[in-house]
Amino acid sequence: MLEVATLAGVSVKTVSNVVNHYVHVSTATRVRVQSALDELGYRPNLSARSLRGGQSGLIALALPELDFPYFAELARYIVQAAEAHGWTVLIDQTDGRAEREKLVMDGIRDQLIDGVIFSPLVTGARELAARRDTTPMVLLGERVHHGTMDHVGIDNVAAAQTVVAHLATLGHTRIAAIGEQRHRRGETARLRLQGYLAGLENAGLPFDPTLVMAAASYHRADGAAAMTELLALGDPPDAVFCFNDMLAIGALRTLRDRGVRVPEDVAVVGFDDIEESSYSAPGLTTIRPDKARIASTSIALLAARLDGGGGPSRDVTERFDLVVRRSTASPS
Amino acid sequence: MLEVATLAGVSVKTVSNVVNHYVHVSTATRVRVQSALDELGYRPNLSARSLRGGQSGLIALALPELDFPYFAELARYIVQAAEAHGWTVLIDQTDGRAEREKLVMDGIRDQLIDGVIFSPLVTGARELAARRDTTPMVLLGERVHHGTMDHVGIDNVAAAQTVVAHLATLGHTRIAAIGEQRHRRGETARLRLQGYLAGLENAGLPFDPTLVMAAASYHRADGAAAMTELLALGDPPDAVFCFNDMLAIGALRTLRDRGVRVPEDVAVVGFDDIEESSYSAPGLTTIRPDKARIASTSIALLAARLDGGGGPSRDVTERFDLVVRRSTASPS
DNA sequence: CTCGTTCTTTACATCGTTGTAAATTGCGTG
DNA sequence: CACGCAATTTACAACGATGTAAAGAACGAG
Repeated sequence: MLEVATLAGVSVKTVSNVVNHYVHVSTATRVRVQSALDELGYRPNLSARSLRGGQSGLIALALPELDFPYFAELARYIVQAAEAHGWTVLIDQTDGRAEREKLVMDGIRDQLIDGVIFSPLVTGARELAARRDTTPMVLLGERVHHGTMDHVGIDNVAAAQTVVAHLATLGHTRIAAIGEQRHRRGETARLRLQGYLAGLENAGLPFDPTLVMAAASYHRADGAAAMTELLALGDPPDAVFCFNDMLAIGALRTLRDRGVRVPEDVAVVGFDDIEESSYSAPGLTTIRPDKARIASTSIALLAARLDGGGGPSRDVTERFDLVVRRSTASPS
Repeated sequence: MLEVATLAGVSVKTVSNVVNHYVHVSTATRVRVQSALDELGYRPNLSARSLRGGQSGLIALALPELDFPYFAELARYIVQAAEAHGWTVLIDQTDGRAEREKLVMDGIRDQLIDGVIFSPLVTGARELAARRDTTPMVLLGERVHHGTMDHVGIDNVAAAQTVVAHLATLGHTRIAAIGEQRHRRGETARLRLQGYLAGLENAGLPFDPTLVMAAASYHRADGAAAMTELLALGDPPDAVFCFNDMLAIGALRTLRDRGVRVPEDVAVVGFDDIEESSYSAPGLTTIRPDKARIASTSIALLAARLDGGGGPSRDVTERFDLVVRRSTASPS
């Protein structure tokens, strides 16, 4: 900036004024400075701006796994929504490891980041409540914390109930569930299981604990393994509700390998509506959370905090839809 | 830092020395300063560090699309490799738009970023050569530019030849290709097509232009559409080489819907080996680039540049493998 | 011609950190 | 007890930008 000032024959502050479109700069000076800027190819130093002004234009998005299609799709929407605010998104992959998530809580890139959108996997209410870092944070996923942070999610219980109601209406009576998690802290599994149970009750169906399969994580391989176990049961299910699409795709794979027909012999439902699910064999019936809205709401909440907004924490529940594809039908 | 210094009764510089593990600090002072640091919960300001020292610990990864599984998987490896260097990765999604890619070339977050790993889609040799920004950059994908920037990729021509050789060995004679791009500048399509042609020639198979289908982009829907057109031919192919796995998965979907058996009636091959391809129906034969090595090499090249390495640009070609799954077999 | 007003431009300090070089302390030696 | 040397600590400046406040310029009115 000093070089530009020298070339234009003005002070650095005047250059700064031109760069920042300050009103009271004579047209003559403005033109002279501008051409000096262009000639030297001036680029502002963001570190300096950030140091001086306190804002960097950077927000962090902390997710468990980038190659988890649901998160990849969500990340895309968030990057787009952030762009509209002139923010750049720094993506942090936690791998669902407690130590990485703790790092996110404590501030990944301290005072370089204006705000954080965080999708916790193992971090619980206690850790969230104990957070000391003051960077504005918006939480995604299940609402584990009823405290000071903003939160965006969907009604998991209602969604799971919707799935079971759909299957029950079609005439299924032995509806299995894949995705229970006994040892993890994640609330997702608990809420979806709760909705599953409520759905059975609403439909007047008995609850059979042997039909609930645990999943160590929510990858395709876990779904395939769980489905194998279900098929080994003396009295196998006629429908399976998988707690996410990846599990369901794994389950479909197992069924295909075993020659079990979907949906004739077993109906399958997923959760998330990743793009892959509309190309699976057969197309997967699933719950579609409104990812675009989840993204834009998260950004809007963060923007409100950054614009000096204090106030109580806000909790937004976005809509979801049941997308019916070929993987569900009445039992034959 | 000033507060810490006051509390510990030393100068700011001594605090800085403790924070940076400078050797010549007496144990007594070190302990005193450390407890002051802990008590006040001191966190260094990265903007200031970056301003002063010139390095931010941030590198950018510019990719076309995050929800493209190949890029999501690659991003994951890169984030992991970067972590080992203590770098945080800032992910920039270009959507393959020229204007976004230009922004990457000109410096996304100027002087805040130590280096860039860039996977261009539409940026050509000319633009790359005209780059003025001096941030170290490593290019991924096809080598469009033979100039000053480091590059990591695989041998696309050889890989495509391998695919065609595999199909020809199985006994296929009418091998189609999906993924040609006439209007885009992307080199990927051109190189893979070149390998396809070379493969046909090696196998002594005639080249039939009607078997080469263009794809506007490389999404599942494009593959499905192209496959539909191929099936409408008077003399349809007995094998299809798709230039990436997403196209192949779309093609599989069309074939399934039309009741065409894979691999009995038509064999299908993809490119990239995304995880989804081992769960498709049937499992997809594909080319597996060594993503982990591409990632670690990119990071290593960047590290070399940042450690003051000038010198000529380096071009690294990583290995690939042909993964044979159920989607290919001898024609029945 | 002087004064007040508005418009432009500028000097200075500051954000938090760290390199440089100088000041201070401590200690062993002659 | 003075001296030299090493260990320890410090003051100062600088990284690049911008808010504050004040200085300088221009202009019309009396």
